[in-house]
Amino acid sequence: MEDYGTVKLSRRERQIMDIVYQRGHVSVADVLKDLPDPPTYSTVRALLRILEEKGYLTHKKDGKRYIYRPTQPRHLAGRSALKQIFQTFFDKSIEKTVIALVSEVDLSDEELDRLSQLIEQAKKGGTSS
Amino acid sequence: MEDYGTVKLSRRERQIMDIVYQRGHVSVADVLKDLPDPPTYSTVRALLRILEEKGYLTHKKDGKRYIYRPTQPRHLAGRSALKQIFQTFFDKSIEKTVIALVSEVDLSDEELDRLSQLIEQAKKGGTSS
DNA sequence: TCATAAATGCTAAAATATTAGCATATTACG
DNA sequence: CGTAATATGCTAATATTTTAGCATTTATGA
Repeated sequence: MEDYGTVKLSRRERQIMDIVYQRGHVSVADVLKDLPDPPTYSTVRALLRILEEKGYLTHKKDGKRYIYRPTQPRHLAGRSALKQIFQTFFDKSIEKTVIALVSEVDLSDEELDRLSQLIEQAKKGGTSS
Repeated sequence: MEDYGTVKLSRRERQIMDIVYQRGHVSVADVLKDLPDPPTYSTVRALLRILEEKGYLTHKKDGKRYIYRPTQPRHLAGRSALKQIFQTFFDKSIEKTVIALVSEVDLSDEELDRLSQLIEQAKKGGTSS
């Protein structure tokens, strides 16, 4: 599956994919609720259909509605989105990216401890140097 | 300045903004080199002009060429891009995001040490809990 | 069952984005 | 100088995206 962040998808299509990944799965009404400058119901349906044609979504029936889900698992899509950001804005530096992340919110001591543990684990398990 | 990740910008416009942030500043030829499925020179010029009209870029002359730069500083654009990712794919969890980041590349012990220090500093300096 | 509400299927119009091309300006250099 | 090479300015054609609207289907419950 192609990275949807930068290539292939139009503005509305991307907005919709973001909503789908945020919610996990969506109905037409859900998307309509979350879209900025929301268009009509018809429009959203058309876009979801197109995204399915392109292979980014699947749907199944739930009663009389369709429920749409991403075809690519969230964590994979997240990874490639993250990679994109980190290459574009942070000189491919994990450190710079983490700095930006932790300065984004105030973390509790507990959260910081868990992060430390995380890094310790990486030290043990890592394959490099 | 509006977040350019999800709203307002078309596919090509976003691709170009990514290139601008990666390179810091660009000529038309630079953009042309980096664009996937590159269009013509004319096209790139038009898009850069439009991005400038919309307020995302400025240009100045360098000899006979124009050099374009983003109006919003890179670190700010990066922060909001990161925020977007982290909300969309990682349940607004810094931890999950950092996990994804460190699993993206193999970090050296040295880098891991620096990250540990980073977190220690956050522990001392943080305002929460 | 049958009427109603709420969904989808489809098609084509409207709006926007993308592109090409010709005219003009600017630099470099013999 | 003056000519070639390499830029930009502008405008209009083309392609794609986005949208609306009408026809049809499906579930629901009186």
